[in-house]
Amino acid sequence: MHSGKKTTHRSACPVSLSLEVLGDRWSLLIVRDMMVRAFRSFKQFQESGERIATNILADRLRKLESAGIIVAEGDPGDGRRSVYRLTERGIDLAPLLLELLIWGARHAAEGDPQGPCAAIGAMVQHRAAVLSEVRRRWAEHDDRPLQAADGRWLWP
Amino acid sequence: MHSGKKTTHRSACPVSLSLEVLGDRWSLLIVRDMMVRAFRSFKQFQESGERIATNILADRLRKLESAGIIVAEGDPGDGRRSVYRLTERGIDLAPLLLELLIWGARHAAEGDPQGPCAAIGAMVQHRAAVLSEVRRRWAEHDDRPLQAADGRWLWP
DNA sequence: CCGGATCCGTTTCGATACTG
DNA sequence: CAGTATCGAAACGGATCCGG
Repeated sequence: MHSGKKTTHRSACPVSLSLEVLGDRWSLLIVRDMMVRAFRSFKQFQESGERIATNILADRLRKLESAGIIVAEGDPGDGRRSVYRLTERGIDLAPLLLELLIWGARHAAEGDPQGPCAAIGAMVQHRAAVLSEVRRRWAEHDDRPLQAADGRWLWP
Repeated sequence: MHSGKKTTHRSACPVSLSLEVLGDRWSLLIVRDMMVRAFRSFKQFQESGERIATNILADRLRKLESAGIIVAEGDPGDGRRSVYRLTERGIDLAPLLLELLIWGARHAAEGDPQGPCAAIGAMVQHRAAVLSEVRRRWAEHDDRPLQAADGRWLWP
């Protein structure tokens, strides 16, 4: 160090990864469930995926909202509030999620040497198509999940 | 649920995000510093970036190694120093890191409305070029950082 | 000096119970 | 059903200590 600079915050722009919001175990999982499985309610997040505690879930939803990634709207017609939706900033996480998914599928082939998911090839090939499909559904408020009930991808 | 399946583990393959390794605040930061800034030693990680505690750093390095993302080699010629390197699995994280970087640069434009980083446009346009450059350097054991000393990207 | 390991106070997480 | 309150457990951060 050639100066006594304190560097109270983190480094400047160029290599910042903005993990203060996403660098935890649950946030990206929530975003994924909203994007891919069209989850909208507190209970859906709570039951699906991997048993997140309710207080942590509430905290993450709050943090994601204050980060501008999701919005919480009151459900019209049902006073008991809860409809969470992705903002444009949240939808912009789609490429990141897709890459994370591809990486995990490629390298977590434990006990399945010939292909962990069998859909990974399609995902890699159709990156752009998948992302534009996600965007289209989001723009049209299409609330159908991208994933079928049996757990297989509907993507091309 | 049409069956009483317990789902003891997490869901099956299709939407798994493998955040058990990467879903924390430091791991991706370490990988980024190895990939972009060509960091190799314990001390480099410790001093640069955002003051990670030594015990946490040691723990993350161990976990990244046991996840097959990095390897720790003893420095030949200097017994006391160990050298960390990305494996192929670690280099495969490059697309993910790039997307994370792009997202952060695009949406963390706090107080800089006209362009947070000014290099983001180039990054988006040259995704493929950046990734192939990273791969080329890794294959040739090129240990120069991708980032210049003044903090600006060297990427095309 | 460098790469850790260990101890300790503080923060966060996770499970469950509880409330509007 | 959507959260909040509580409490033990785990993770974190800082400092110090140790082997090479």
